[in-house]
Amino acid sequence: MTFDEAKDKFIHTWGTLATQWGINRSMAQLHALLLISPEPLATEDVMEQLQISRGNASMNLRDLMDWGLIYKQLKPGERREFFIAEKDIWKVARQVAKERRRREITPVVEVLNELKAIPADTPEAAEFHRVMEGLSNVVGFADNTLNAVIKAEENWLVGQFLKVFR
Amino acid sequence: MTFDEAKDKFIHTWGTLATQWGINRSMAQLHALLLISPEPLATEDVMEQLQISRGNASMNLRDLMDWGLIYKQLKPGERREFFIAEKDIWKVARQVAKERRRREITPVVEVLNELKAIPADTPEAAEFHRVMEGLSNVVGFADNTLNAVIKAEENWLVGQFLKVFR
DNA sequence: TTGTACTTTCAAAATATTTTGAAAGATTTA
DNA sequence: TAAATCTTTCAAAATATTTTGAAAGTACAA
Repeated sequence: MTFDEAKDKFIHTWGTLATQWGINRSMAQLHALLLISPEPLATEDVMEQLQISRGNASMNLRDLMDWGLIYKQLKPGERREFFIAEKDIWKVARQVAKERRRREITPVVEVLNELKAIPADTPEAAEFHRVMEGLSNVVGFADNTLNAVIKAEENWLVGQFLKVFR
Repeated sequence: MTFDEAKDKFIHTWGTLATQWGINRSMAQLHALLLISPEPLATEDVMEQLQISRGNASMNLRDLMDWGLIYKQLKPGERREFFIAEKDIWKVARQVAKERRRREITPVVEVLNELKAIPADTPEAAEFHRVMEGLSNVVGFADNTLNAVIKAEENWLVGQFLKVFR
């Protein structure tokens, strides 16, 4: 496999994978492209390399900035904006954990707390209550795990990795 | 909030959430409905309660069985099939972790291993190699975490939960 | 064997998401 | 101020996913 093939394969794989995670292909491919680029890229560059429209590039670059995964970079004497990805992969992981926690876990915790309060006064309601309690525990576990990742230092994570990996 | 409202809210919330996770609404709602139902339900029951078509119900019930989240149950003297959800929520979590690992992590690990082998003989290739190594580590961490959940006993998980939760 | 009661399949329709591209909006330069 | 260069917006088009429902399939009973 040549380097260019590897690059294409990475960008393509990341894009395919993303859809399973509810992220659209363009956003994932933009992130992949910027991740492996040693130099900042301008909008035109990414449009050409990924063959996507200006609007698409603009919107998804903004979303990536919202996620804290890429940054704008201004070059002296250059009018246009360049983009560069966060290259510390553990920081990327922490950032993703943080966002997913905020967007996905927190709202569920709130709904579950509300639903746990329903009185268990019939067999059906009792079952409902049991399920809500159980889900609260599992979601609590997920929440704590994400929190640990978010707060952890890189070394701790690598340690955990090696510990379980043996 | 009445019990029926709570039930609707749960089914609806679960369905909305699922789309963020790349699971379709019907499948998530079917799972939610069966989770809180103390009795096994027949296809007609779920069709009516969720207002979905027969084909939709049939396909998504099968998918849920593939995920190991629900079971077919035959009632003596009854011709039609009934469905019941796995009620042990920790077992559900382990099952989901197992499936996601198989479907999402394993393929990435393979691609990353392949791409790590590309020689780092230019600045661009060196950067590429660094990123692949970094991603390997993070994906390895995710893989190990999922593995721990998959293999862990309920008690261990609850322990972890309480430990971090303080 | 035929009829009945179910389940599954799958092409077409409905719906949801993503992408495009041209127009409007900024910001700097002349 | 006007022109040039770049970015953002958003309605419409393209694409992808989900859902429907009727037909085909299956299995049991008479």
